[in-house]
Amino acid sequence: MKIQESAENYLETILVIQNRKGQVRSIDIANELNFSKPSISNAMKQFRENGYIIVDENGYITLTKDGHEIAEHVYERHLILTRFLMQLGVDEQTAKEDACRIEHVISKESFDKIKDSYGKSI
Amino acid sequence: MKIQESAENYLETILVIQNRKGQVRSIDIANELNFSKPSISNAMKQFRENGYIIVDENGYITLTKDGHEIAEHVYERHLILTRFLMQLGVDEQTAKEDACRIEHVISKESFDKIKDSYGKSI
DNA sequence: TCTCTTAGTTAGCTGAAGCTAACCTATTGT
DNA sequence: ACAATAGGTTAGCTTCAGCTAACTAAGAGA
Repeated sequence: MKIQESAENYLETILVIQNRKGQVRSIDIANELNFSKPSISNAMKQFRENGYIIVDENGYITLTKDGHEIAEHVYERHLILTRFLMQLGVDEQTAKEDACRIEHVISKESFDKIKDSYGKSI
Repeated sequence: MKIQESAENYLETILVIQNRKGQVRSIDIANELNFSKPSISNAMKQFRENGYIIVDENGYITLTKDGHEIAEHVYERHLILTRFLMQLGVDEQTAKEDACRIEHVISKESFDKIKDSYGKSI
């Protein structure tokens, strides 16, 4: 399975909800992202089949090692890009939204340079 | 017509080719972007119908005022984002590629702040 | 108990953005 | 003159990522 941009977002969202409330179901993801239940259901089916998540008999979702790796990777980018934009004076909400879109399209090289520059200018 | 991300890219490319060789046909855009002729043909049809370009009897393409406005807007973002990334130490090729993807998803606010920060740190 | 609500799934649709195959037309070269 | 090439178009396919409608199953409350 090639991880698409949308899939990265789903995995990241699972991680975020997990951290926030300790447990994650499909419906939580749907609410978080304002997507329909079937959209999430389809995505979770893919994730299950490709070993990115495990779903227990009550519908609670856990990231596997592979899933967690991707989720953390995306989440780190999200955080750093958000902070970076805020440091330039962008308001938090906009920074978060932009970070969420940029995190999927930026190269490792550019991200690393941004990360470096952020560290240096604190 | 709502301008999609891909349409922004096409308009920008028309502007770039125009500046570089003084004239633009569909085939030039196809070669520049490595897309098929029909993909460009379809896009140009849309642009014609929506008043973003004019095509003469020989197939030469000119941006209308509306088309030019969008193209310049995107191109400016492209340039500034490229320079910005290069200033952080990203190599030119990667900077250009990333800029091309980021230019379509970044908000005006974030872009303006990046533009400001670039000016200040020269 | 019986009904309502909640969560999830399945089937099938839509629109965006690319593609190939096949075609037309005009120009060019032998 | 005629074949080849170049540029453009049309038709129809594919994948991605969302959607609605309609269903099932489980649990909660009157």
